[in-house]
Amino acid sequence: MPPLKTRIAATARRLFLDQGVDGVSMRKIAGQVGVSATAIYRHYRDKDDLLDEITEDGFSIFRDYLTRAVSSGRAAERVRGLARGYLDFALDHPRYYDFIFIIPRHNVRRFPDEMARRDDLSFHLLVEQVRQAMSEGAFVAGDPSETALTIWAHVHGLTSLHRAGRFGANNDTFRALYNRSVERLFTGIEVPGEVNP
Amino acid sequence: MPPLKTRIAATARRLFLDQGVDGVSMRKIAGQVGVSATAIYRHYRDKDDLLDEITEDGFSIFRDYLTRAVSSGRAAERVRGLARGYLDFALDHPRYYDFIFIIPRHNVRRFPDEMARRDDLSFHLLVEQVRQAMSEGAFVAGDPSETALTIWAHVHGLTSLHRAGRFGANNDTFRALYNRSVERLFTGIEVPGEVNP
DNA sequence: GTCTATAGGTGGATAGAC
DNA sequence: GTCTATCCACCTATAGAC
Repeated sequence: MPPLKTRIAATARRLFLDQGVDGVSMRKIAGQVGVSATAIYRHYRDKDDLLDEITEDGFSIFRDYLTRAVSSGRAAERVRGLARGYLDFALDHPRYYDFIFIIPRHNVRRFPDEMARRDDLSFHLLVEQVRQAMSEGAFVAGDPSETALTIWAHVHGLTSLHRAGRFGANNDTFRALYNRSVERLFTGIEVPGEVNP
Repeated sequence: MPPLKTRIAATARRLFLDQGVDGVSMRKIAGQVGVSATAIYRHYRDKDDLLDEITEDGFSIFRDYLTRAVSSGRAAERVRGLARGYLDFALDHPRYYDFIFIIPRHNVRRFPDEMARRDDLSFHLLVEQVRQAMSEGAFVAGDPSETALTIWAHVHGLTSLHRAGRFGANNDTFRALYNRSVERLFTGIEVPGEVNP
């Protein structure tokens, strides 16, 4: 039998994955572990302390998805890979996605300074691929973190609408829609105008 | 003194605007109106019935913003106007914005069929401007509702990130960022490639 | 470290008297 | 129509015994 703290954490995570963050309560955890609710407080200062672990799990999985997605090809292809990785994470781990990206949190990192820091691997990764794509001449020149923000906002907008049920329950249908929308972002929706004086 | 139902509705709305939807409870409303909590049930079937009114208020204000924003110029300009109107609504009425677009709701309209219906004025308005812009040759030809979705997802992504505190509290800074990002969506972020066989 | 007992709080909703 | 009295279902967290 693993230590109690481990069992508490595992039970909290299972409750979270089954029912979302609102389904996590000290009483439920205690009931399923088979101890009294107060016993948890010997191992965690309070509920936030417990949820922080879940948050870290989520970010860790998210980073894995992005890191894997960025492996190959030219910079522009790697950016497309990151967009796919973002979606894959959301479809494979919807509870974590909701918790990290939709449900309001305290202490969010702010654009651009706090997010461009080297230790925020996820956004930093995107910015660096965008910078690379710009220097290869594949992307329109500009501020890499602003263009990265545009991409991030776009994939976040699409994905959060999907999570809100706007596209029905079929993930494959949504994936195709998502990819087409990302391509439209890449190529633009407006026909380039005549050069007007 | 207005009828009790009117006072209940007004108090509920004020609580909602002050504290968000979580700040609305039957007890609080009753306390502020000066009646018992149970009295409310003579006028509203249950709490959802009350919140439906607030939802309707929000949509009504939202429609006003879009209708006003779409008035003038060529179709592409009107689409830009709609993007601005969306942002203006979110900045002027953040509680309604959160309630309508971020907090999960039941019975959302789905893309594309339910949303393209003539009576969903807001999305329909956008689709029609996009269709017009395409037929003027200003927008890249395609399915108008898909391009409209791309625009909607983009402005929603940016705005919901702002509402989550990702850009700090300064609305003017965000507005400038938002406009630049929308322009990048219009023109595309990728340099048009050589025509490859 | 874990327990019982308890404090102290939120909330929605109903029965039946007036 | 409105009240009081209640029921019910939750929740976080602490004190102090063992």
